[in-house]
Amino acid sequence: MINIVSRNECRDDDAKNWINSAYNLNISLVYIYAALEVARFGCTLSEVDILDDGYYWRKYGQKVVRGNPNPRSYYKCTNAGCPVRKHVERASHDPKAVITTYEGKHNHDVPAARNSSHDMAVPAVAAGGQTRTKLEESDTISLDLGMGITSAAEHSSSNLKFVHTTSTPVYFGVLNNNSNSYSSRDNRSDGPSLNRSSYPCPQSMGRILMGP
DNA sequence: CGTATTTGACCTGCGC
DNA sequence: GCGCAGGTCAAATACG
Repeated sequence: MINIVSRNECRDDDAKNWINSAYNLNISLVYIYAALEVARFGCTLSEVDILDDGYYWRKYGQKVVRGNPNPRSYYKCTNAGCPVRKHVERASHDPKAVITTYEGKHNHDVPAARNSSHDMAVPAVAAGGQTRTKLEESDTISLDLGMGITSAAEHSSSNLKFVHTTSTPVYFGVLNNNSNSYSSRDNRSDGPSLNRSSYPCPQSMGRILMGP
């Protein structure tokens, strides 16, 4: 179910394929974690909280959630009628990691003005299948991969999480193919394994080096 | 002055 | 029923 691809193959298409595989397997909820570290970039402490995913977002709230001293920010897509929202927070265990959770699908195209080559990571599903994710090439990448499956019954049509460090997009994906409305509260029923306040990463992740 | 962000209050669901 | 936690609203504020 989970494909581990070589570094050079690890692009947006792969993320999309993972997701499609999940769909094909009729898995309600697939939890994929992959954290990439790029040594040569030095991983500065920083910086960018929000992935430039090509869409315009308006912040509508911020909240400190339990188990993470870093506040979670809430954004809505500014496009009229677009129901997509996203939550952005820094991982408590790694200030360099930013977790972005997308809810819903965009009912419009990526704004042209934002459609630049500087975009880092884009949620393939959240973008309504229009994936523009681009992983940067790197000589040394380590991949932390952990996964789990749950049988959540009612969730949004797309719910995808990303973790990214400063210069490297990474996937921390939660996906499910059931339709319906984003209900953050429903997500609670996913249990602690799904990155609620208690981050699953340290416990459940095996480290896989994806070097040459 | 218009728009985006901040932030405290409020609402809702869940567990005890 | 009550308290807690997470999510959203909306007035106030900042910024261009």
